[in-house]
Amino acid sequence: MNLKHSKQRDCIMEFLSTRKDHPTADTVYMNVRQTFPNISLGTVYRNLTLLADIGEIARIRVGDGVDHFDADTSPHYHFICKECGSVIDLDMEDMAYINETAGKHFDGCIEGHFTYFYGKCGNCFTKS
Amino acid sequence: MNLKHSKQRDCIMEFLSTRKDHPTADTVYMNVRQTFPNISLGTVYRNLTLLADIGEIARIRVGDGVDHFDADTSPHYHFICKECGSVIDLDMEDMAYINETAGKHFDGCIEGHFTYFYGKCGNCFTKS
DNA sequence: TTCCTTGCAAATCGTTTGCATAATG
DNA sequence: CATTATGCAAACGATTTGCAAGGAA
Repeated sequence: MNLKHSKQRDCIMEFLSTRKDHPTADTVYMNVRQTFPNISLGTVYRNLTLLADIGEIARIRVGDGVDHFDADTSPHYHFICKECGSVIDLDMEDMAYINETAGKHFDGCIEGHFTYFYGKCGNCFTKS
Repeated sequence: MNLKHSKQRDCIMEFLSTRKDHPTADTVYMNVRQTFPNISLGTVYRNLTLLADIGEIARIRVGDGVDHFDADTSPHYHFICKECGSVIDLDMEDMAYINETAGKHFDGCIEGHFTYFYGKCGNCFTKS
């Protein structure tokens, strides 16, 4: 898998680094278009997939049917607001120990887990 | 939302109850077709969505891009095999306490969490 | 007879892919 | 020059929806 430089990819990567809100491919597309008006959605998807494959970014699936992307690849948990749908980073320790709990009565091999929390974010909570 | 009886819906519900492997809409379709050869995929989807909405069944999203369905609506965790993709029930206690952990440094309101574990199932593990 | 449900087909949504051309090393 | 990346449009898979006809209360 040989990589070549591409201004479009740089721009996508750079845009992602500026955001902490885990944008979708479409949001990336909208924003990158301000720099590259002719960039295609396909290119955005291709690069997001590529960057995720080489571990430069993380692909986040939170059950809303759309993939989100995160330039922060350090392991951390997410919170999804049921009201506004926003995806927020949680400041909490890793829970690797729950893999043990899960494996207690299981005959396979548990390698990890996906967890995300849901509820109301600070904004939506105070409004209601 | 007024419900009327439907043999197709009964059949879908009954089929789901016989299975512990969390079938997809397509699998339900394939099987229900043996009783109702003319049933349409649309009807299957409509009924699965309806049953999930009224809480008769659970819709399970495990990040493989396809929805799975479960007649067992009691809260429990799932395991997904990275090799064969099967979705397996885990025998383990509820981890409601991790909501507290997550909420410690969070200003919103955490109502719950989704967790699933991954690795190799018993079958695939012994084979490798 | 009301109105929920069906089958069918077309539509939608997010994402991927084939292809000829442009850019990179 | 050899290859990778791009833009465009068509293709894709899962799911939803509009509609006229069928079935339950």
